[in-house]
Formats: sequence, structure tokens, C-alpha cells
Amino acid sequence: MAEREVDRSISQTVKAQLALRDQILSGALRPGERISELQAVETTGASRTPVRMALVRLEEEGLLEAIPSGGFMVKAFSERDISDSIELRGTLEGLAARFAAERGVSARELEPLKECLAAIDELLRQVPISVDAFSSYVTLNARFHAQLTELSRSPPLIRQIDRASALPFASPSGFVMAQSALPEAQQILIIAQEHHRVVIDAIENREGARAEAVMREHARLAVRNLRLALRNRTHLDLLPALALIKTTTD
Amino acid sequence: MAEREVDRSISQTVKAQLALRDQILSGALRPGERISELQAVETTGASRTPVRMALVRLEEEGLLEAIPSGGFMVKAFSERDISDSIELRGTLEGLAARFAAERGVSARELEPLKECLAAIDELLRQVPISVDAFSSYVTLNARFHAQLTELSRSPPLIRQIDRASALPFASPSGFVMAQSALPEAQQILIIAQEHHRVVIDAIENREGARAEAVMREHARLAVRNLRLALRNRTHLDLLPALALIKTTTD
DNA sequence: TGAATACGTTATGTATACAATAGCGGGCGA
DNA sequence: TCGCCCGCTATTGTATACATAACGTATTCA
Repeated sequence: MAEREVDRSISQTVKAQLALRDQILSGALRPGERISELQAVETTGASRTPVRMALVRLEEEGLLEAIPSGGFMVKAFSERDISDSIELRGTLEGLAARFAAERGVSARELEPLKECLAAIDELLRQVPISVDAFSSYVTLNARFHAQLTELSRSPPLIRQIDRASALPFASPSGFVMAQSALPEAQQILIIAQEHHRVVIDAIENREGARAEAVMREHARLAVRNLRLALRNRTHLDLLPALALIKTTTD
Repeated sequence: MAEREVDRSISQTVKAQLALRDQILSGALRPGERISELQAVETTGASRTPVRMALVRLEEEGLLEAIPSGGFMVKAFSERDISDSIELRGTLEGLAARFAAERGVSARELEPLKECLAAIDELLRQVPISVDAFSSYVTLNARFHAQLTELSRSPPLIRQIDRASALPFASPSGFVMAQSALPEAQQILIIAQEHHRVVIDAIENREGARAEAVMREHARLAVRNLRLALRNRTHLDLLPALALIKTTTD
């Protein structure tokens, strides 16, 4: 239709990708559901070509799965998939921390991490933590992890970590959500903060093995707490992209 | 290995993707070079839509890089990028081995790996190894790594390892090539084979940490030998996708 | 003479038309 | 009544036309 309203400030492909990702993560599209291109065209406002490009990107991102006979469906994840993804990310971040420690990092480069650390300390001083403060925590934590990843100075590794974070439950905010979906949330966040402190110290002292170990422990903590949270069914609404978990046990 | 003859029954998108990847890996397209869609349409025989889909997929694969002003260019890699990619893959395979060991693997599932192991032993008995035998080795080694990865039973991890292998120098055959591009090739392959033996043993005995450690050592061996080979400039023609290495040091 | 601007060309981004295929439903025959 | 087959429809795969933005070149003015 000629009267299609076009937003020229952003490419149609990116617009479609963002809109579709939002639909998937919000649960508007259920896992296993086939995505209709035509329907996507209507909901995103882009035409078929950019929609198709977005679908391909989302497939590569891991949110969609190609159907052999054609088209795409929303990918479904098991609980095991999720905990594996978290551990996978922790392993990659461990490698990043090791690289940073072994290759050396200047004091100036560590400064932003320390600022993050201090800011989080400030937030955690509140007992109990407010909703706003928790929201800030999520942002700061994600920034901490991103900056740590950057310190590895390894583009292939950074790229891979970014890819691993595409799955929302494997992202740093996913870590936090998993940890916070428990009554002992604040206690857990304090332990996580201790991990952050140790990894900075290890990098400063160029202890690669220690830096790596603590990041892996960090992830294992998140995995344990995710499992607990899923068992207890506590605050599950906090968990990002819970909609992606397939309910049927196979 | 990529087959030169393209089946007309496969989709145009896949055809274009294979053709373009082949052009990149063969060095017909130089690193940093912009890929012209029109030119790609001519060389691949597909029309612009499937070519664009292929370009997006190759970008996600890591072989191409999006140009901010539009279009794609062939990605260029530094020597450091390559060794990092190998170590990255080793780390992921280490995690896979750990998962396999911790989660338990039946004797029947280990059988194919042991067959691979025995077949490689047979090949290595030749001194010096023939070109044909070496070619078989590359195939068998890739199969060994693929089967080991599968034993983790972790779809997210398997997926990530596959992604990490998209870069040709980080694939199992890339491992082998890096190791073999040295005069001491046969000696090195025997050590690598010993790693294979240990990882199977560790998985059988459910020793996760040992299984993980040996796979990481396996990768570090490849990294060391790659560096040596690049220093010595020996048999560099064997290294897959050497064309992707950028010559200029930044 | 150099720099800046304007215009033209070319390539990419987007939209849509066309083709092919798979899935489904109805009808017909056993 | 059940099952198979044929045809229709809906959706994806492909091709191409159109729009737009970027880059290069040439010309003009300072």
C-alpha cells in the first residue's frame, strides 16, 4: 500500500528486528509458534524484504529456528538449555578475565570497572533494596560485565560473548534476575559483588587463573539460584524471557 | 569440504552462500574488500534477494563485516585473532568434555570416538605420513571433535561451538593444519592423539576437570604450533583461509 | 590554484510482483 | 465409511523495479 507510514530515521531492517525480538521476548509469540511473514509485515510496518532479513538475523541470534519446509518458528528452550547457557557465558567471561589478567590492563582501564563496583556497593547498602535501585543494579551489572569483556581486547571473544548474551537468560541482566528471584536476593547479590571485587583484584595482580575461576564460580552461583528460583516458583515474573521455556518436558 | 558443483535443487540462498564463502576462503575476495551485490549476483547466479540473505548469514557467521555506510566487506583477522579463536574453541570444547564427563556417557556412545581414535592411530603408524593419509587424518580429526561435542548433550553449547568453528582457522581441521605446518608435524599429531586418548579416558571415568583440562591443553598446543608455523613460514599454504589474515600490523 | 559545492552516477535499501511448493480440504471411488 | 487423490489456497522463495543515499568528478568562485 502506498500510504504505508515509513519511519526514515532508522533502517526498516533494524526496526523489524527490534519489533520482532520484542514480540518474542514479551511472549506475544509463543515458543514453537510459526512466524508468518505476512503477519510480521503488518505488525512491524516494514515490507517483506527487511522482515526476512530480520528473521535471518534473529535465527542466527538463536531466538528463531528455521523450519525445514520453510519459514521460521520461535525457538523453545528447556530449563537445562538455560542453565547451560549461563554456564557457557560464565566460561567465556572467565576466558575474557584470564586474557585481561595475562595481557595486562592499565590502572586507567580498570577505573570504569571500579566505578561500577562502587556504585553497586552504594545500591546494596539499602536494606531492603528498592525497586528503582534494583533496576539501577541490573544496568550497572550489565555494564560491569560488558567492560570486563572489553578488557580481554580480543575481538573474537568479545563477539562470541555478545552472541552468547543474545539469549536473554544468558545475559548479565539474566544473571541478576535469576539471582534475585529468591528471598535471599540481597544476600546473593552481595556474594556476586564479592566476585566482582575478586576478579578486579586478580586482573590487577595479573593472576589469570584466579580471574577465570571466579567468573566461572560467578556463573555457577547464578545457575544454582536459577534452579532454586524455578523450584520455588518465586518471583518468576522477574525472569527475562521466561516465555521461551518450553513447558512440556521431553 | 566445499563441493564445487552446485546442485540446482538447493535453494538459491544456500547456493549463493556457499559460492560466496568459497570465494572468500579461496582468497578470490581479499580481506577488507567491499563485496558488490551486483558482482555477487553475477558470480553466484542468484538474484539480489537471495544474495542479500547470504550476505547477512555470512556476516553473522563472522566472515563478513557490515560497512556503516551500507554493504559488506570481507573481514580481516590478525594473527592474535586467530590464536584467540583457537583458544576460544578449545575452551568451549573443554566445557563440552566436562559436561560429557559429569553427565555420564554410555559405553555405546563412546564407541564411535574410540573407532576414530583407532583409525587415527592406524594412520599415524605411517612414517612419514602420506598426503592421502593426512587428508584422511583431517577428516577423522574433525569427526572426533564433532562427536565429542555432541556428547555434551547441550544444544546451546553445541550451537556455540559450531559458530566458533565457522572461522576456518578455528575449526578442527584448522587445528590440524596449524599443527601440521611444521617439520615436527608427525610428532605433534602423536601428542594430539594422546590428548584424544586422555579425554576419552577422563570421560569414561567421569573426571570432568581432567577432561576439560586436556581439551584446553589440546588447543594451546595448536596455538603454539600455529605461532611457530607463522614464524617459520613453513607450509603456510596448508593453513586454511590464510587469505583472511590481514598483512598490515596495526 | 585550491577548495567547496553541485550534479551525476552507482550501489544499496526497500517494496512489490511473480513463481513454486507444501499443506489442507473436499470429493470420489472402493 | 474410510482412504486416497486431486486441486485449491496460503505462504514462502525469488526476481526485479523503484527510491534513496553516498561517492566521485567537474566546475566555479575566492
